[in-house]
Amino acid sequence: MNALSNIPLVPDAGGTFALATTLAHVILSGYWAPGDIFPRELDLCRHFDASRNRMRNAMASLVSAGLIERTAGRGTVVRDIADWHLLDPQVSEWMASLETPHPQLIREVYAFRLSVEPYVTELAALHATAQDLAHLEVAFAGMRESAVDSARREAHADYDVAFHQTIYRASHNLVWHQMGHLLRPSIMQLIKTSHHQVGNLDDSLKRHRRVMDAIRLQQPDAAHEAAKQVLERTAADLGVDLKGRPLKTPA
Amino acid sequence: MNALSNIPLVPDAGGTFALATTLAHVILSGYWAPGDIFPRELDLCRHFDASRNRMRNAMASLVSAGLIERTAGRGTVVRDIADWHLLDPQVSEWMASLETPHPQLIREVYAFRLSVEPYVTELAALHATAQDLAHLEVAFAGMRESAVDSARREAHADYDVAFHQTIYRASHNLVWHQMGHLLRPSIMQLIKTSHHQVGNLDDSLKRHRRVMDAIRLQQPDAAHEAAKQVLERTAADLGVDLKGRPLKTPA
DNA sequence: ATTTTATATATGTCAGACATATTTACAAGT
DNA sequence: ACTTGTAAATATGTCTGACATATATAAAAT
Repeated sequence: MNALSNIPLVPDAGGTFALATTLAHVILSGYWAPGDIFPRELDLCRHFDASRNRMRNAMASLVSAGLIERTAGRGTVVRDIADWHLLDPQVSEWMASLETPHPQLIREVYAFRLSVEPYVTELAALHATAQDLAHLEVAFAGMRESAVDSARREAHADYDVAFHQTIYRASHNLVWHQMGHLLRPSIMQLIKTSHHQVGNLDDSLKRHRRVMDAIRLQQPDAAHEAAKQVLERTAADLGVDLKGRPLKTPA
Repeated sequence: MNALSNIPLVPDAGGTFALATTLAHVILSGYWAPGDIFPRELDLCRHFDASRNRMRNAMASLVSAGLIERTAGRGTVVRDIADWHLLDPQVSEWMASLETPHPQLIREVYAFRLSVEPYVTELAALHATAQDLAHLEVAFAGMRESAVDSARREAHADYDVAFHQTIYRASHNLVWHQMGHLLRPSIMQLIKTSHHQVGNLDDSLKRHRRVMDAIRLQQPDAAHEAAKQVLERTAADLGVDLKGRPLKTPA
């Protein structure tokens, strides 16, 4: 009975990729607490039937994600949550594909979205190009079409992510653009927890449309308000309480 | 005369680290345009007198930073600026240690700070603990002491970074906390471009003190305004024009 | 002209040996 | 006792050469 016995063994992990994902999931779900020492390289190699090379590559990506820390001679330890690179697209990817991430992570990421996304939507209303609007409409159409049958929840979520990412991109600021990666985890979490009822979806669509229209009409204040209402609805579905003061530009 | 002839050769690059930094600097400074094909692994190995192993590790960190893309058989290409992971601490580190980064990067990062930092300072005023305040005071004292002689500009910049990072940390949200890494590049750029005159520094210190006091007194609105004034002063020193609407919470 | 096949190119992976950093234990010296 | 020095054990870092796989290019067959 060692530290590895409860870790799922991936039979044919294709490439370094899946290997890193498996390890990341173990950490992100909180199986290993920060400060815990990691199993040794060679033990992990045996456990996953991987060459030392692949294992090292996998662990290297965990290092660059801030999840672990390695020092020659000492070993590998899990870093504190505060050090995890939550804004690294790779970490977002891992979180999105995780069934049950740290509740704290979901909460804090969503709190962050709540405070900034109305503002980003303002920026989009000010700077969106015709192409941005086209992308927005494609994503919205996809959301509407995939809303009817519940078999396409995956597709619906993808369109949802695309819709919001387009807004971040439409700010036409590189930093906000990068931050769009953060959206996938919380939206994916949404479809896993809440059972989208048709009535709710209809309401959600209406709110999204209001956001899109405000951006098209270049009305930042309306865009801010509309985005806020989308987020409040989502927060309700997720069971997150929004106590913080939201973010708003002066008149 | 090949693509490598103008790249600085690092005589004794200690470890994969320096190697990756050198390559990253070449890209971040815009020497290789996005879409350009990278030299081959083996050529790079010869040029830097590095083993294939170290070179691959170095390039792997560029990949995880979103700077390059590699595909077996095709080669390595530089990715578009929009794909660079500007929120990756490693990228910030590279940018901070770069003499002359892309002007666009500096501009967009600073525009981002201008829009969010007053809000983050509000959060700090609402949530800062006694420990946060202590850190803030240490950083401020360091700034003040290192302001007198111009030989300690490096130290002054470090305290400056620490001051602002403490504010992000004091928001007590993991995402904002991570974003603190973004501060170093723009602050480092500041001491490289503007020649801090003593009078200016004195004014800057006064503004920082106002921020600190507002946080201590738990006055979010005052904190917002004070932070804005710090940023406006810095923007003037940097030569950045602030046309965008800043970010503010409703009353 | 299209498809197939061969070949060159570049990155990905493997395996084994060796190098280096850290800790621990033990022993000697004061 | 306390320090200091040395040696061994442990774990990660690096080197080397060979081979695997994916992509593009060009030639050959239909």
